[in-house]
Amino acid sequence: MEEFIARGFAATRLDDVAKRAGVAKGTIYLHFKDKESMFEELIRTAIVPFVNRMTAPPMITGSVRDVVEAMARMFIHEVATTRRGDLVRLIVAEGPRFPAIADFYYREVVSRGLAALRALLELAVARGEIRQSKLMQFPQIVIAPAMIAVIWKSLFERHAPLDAEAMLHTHLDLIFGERNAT
Amino acid sequence: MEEFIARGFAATRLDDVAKRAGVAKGTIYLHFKDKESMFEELIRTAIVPFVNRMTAPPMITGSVRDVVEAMARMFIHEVATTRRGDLVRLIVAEGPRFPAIADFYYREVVSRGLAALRALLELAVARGEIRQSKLMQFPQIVIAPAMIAVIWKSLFERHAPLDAEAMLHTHLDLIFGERNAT
Amino acid sequence: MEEFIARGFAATRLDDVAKRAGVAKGTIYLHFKDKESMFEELIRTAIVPFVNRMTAPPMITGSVRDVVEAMARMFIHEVATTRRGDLVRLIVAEGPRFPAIADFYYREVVSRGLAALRALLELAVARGEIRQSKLMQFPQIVIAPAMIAVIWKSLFERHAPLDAEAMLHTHLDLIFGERNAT
Amino acid sequence: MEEFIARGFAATRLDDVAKRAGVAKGTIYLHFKDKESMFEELIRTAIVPFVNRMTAPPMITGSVRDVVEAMARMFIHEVATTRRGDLVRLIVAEGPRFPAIADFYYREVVSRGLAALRALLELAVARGEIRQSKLMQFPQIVIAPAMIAVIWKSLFERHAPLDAEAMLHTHLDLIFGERNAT
DNA sequence: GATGAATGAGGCTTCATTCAT
DNA sequence: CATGAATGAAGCCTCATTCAT
Repeated sequence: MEEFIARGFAATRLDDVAKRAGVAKGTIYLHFKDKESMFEELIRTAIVPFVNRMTAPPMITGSVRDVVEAMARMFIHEVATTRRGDLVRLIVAEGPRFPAIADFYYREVVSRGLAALRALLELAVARGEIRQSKLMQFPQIVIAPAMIAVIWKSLFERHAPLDAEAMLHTHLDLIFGERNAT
Repeated sequence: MEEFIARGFAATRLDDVAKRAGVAKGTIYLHFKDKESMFEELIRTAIVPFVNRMTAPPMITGSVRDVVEAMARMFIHEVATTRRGDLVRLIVAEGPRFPAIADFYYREVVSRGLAALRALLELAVARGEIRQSKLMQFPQIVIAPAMIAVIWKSLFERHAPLDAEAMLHTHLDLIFGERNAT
Repeated sequence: MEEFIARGFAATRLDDVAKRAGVAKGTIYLHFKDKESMFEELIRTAIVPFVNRMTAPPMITGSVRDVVEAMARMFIHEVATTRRGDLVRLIVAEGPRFPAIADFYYREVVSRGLAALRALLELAVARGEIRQSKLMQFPQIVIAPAMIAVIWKSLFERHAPLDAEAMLHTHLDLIFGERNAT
Repeated sequence: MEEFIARGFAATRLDDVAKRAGVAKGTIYLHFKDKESMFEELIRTAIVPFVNRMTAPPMITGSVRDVVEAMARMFIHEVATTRRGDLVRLIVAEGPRFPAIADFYYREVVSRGLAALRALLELAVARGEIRQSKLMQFPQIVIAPAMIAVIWKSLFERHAPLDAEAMLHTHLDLIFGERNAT
């Protein structure tokens, strides 16, 4: 996975993958049919635990904003600032050439994540935490800055560091209205 | 460029580039040092006209929102739904392996675009069009959904079509407050 | 053996051999030094029973022609139309690259077979069953059509089926003179 | 071709083919799609000139036997004792795994050759040069010893040299009846 | 004895790059 | 300037062989 993230699919050499994995080149073919299968399976495997955590019942004790804020913080600490963030970028990069991966990612992550988010938004609108009801139609807007944070980290962090947490907080203020106390 | 967009740097064959360009393979080397140089120069060349248009003085006749809305619409019609959108995705995909490209893109597009946007936001805050002043620190939030639209189009459009214009409009409502009349 | 016959020496995989034999790949190396040894020994082993049957005393009760005809019929039923026929073709195919096999086959089968045949021809000439005495010098002529039948079966049977038995009968008529009653 | 003849399809290395041809490995792929195509095309190419010579009108000035004898002599000098003989053996060896080659060889060489031979035999029977009319049904019998000569040369020549010309002569005596003067 | 996972040398094939025309 | 045939390094993949269990 590390090799694919660092170099992309085409530029990754199985020699290096094998070396990094501490096995011989031939050993790879005991586990995967070919380079493409390996790539797809590795991505699937890397995504699954993430999916599992995400689908854990999001207990809503306090306000919806608190839940979303907790999710945002988790995203920053567990995704944006880790190798998993690069995984997202890798999917963006290789998705068009690996429809199977785009399909899988849409089915397992995107559609589920957006559905969960939409449910939260509906609750928030019902509770009056959110004024703008049209937002429910575009849950993408809620995670858009998070995605930008991920991309920014891997492309422009050295040009201009980004305080992802502050940005997400600002964005939530936009959605839920500014808080009195931060 | 089309070839690089369709396949990425590593998977693009100079044979195909030459064929598409209507020249012989050797001819490429009369114009470019090697494949990497060609890639970088092509991207630079593709970005320049976009930059020029963007840096044209943004005449502010009406409200800031009108200006931003016009920009968003332009972005959708000229970028998100065209090959230029895929160019953005290409940069995201290959950026980490071509620092020169990331540098160039940051310098020519990102930093300038964000600066311009920040200026607009400051104006809007000053005029009272925007309440939340912290937004000025994160102009990325404003274009985040636009970026998401670009990525969505190339990865998930066939899974679930996205009405980018409606989404951007909703997002602007979030920033500038809901409008009475659309 | 089946695998070698179906694919030839080089294209046969020990994996397949092991699978067909119902043992693990490693087990092969408990019985054979390497692939070449296995090939040579298998061929030797496959030839031996055939040799034994052939060297059984050919009881000559009736005419020499009857004996030769019986041999021809046996050849057709036991060799030409069976897997053993393909074994002959395999030896023709791989012989030049496995001198040890060509040697063995010449020593055990060819030279013995031709010697036996020559003895029969001498007897036939002495008895007056055959007119042309020069035939004794070229017993190959007698089995030539049988060999052709074997090769034909594996290469051209689907293009044009060959009635090997009728062909051999015609050939014997040529050698011994046409019979009145068949 | 030499490499394929010497080692068979599977054991031939394209490295060696390229070296022998005096070109680089990659150059091969400017002419052939892959190793299999090369093999098939080389064989086709090698067979064609032979076919052309064979289909030249066989002028029948003297007896049929004279014609057939001339053909036999030609076969010995041009095929059995040359590299073309090994080509025949190669086809026998690889035919089952290259149906396209077996098809081609049957269509261009075998069926044509046998048809021509059958015509000659019919003529000979009509003229009374041959007694046994059933021979017309099995022209294979006529070339069988020639084939055996080819195979013998490449497998057993070092064990026991074969006087192919004398053998064929003896065989023709069998078919046409013994001659008074040789 | 038997296994089969692991190895890594070696082969086929691709493709960026060169250069004689 | 332009060409495109030729090159050969490099990568993917196979498979005979080994060896710890």
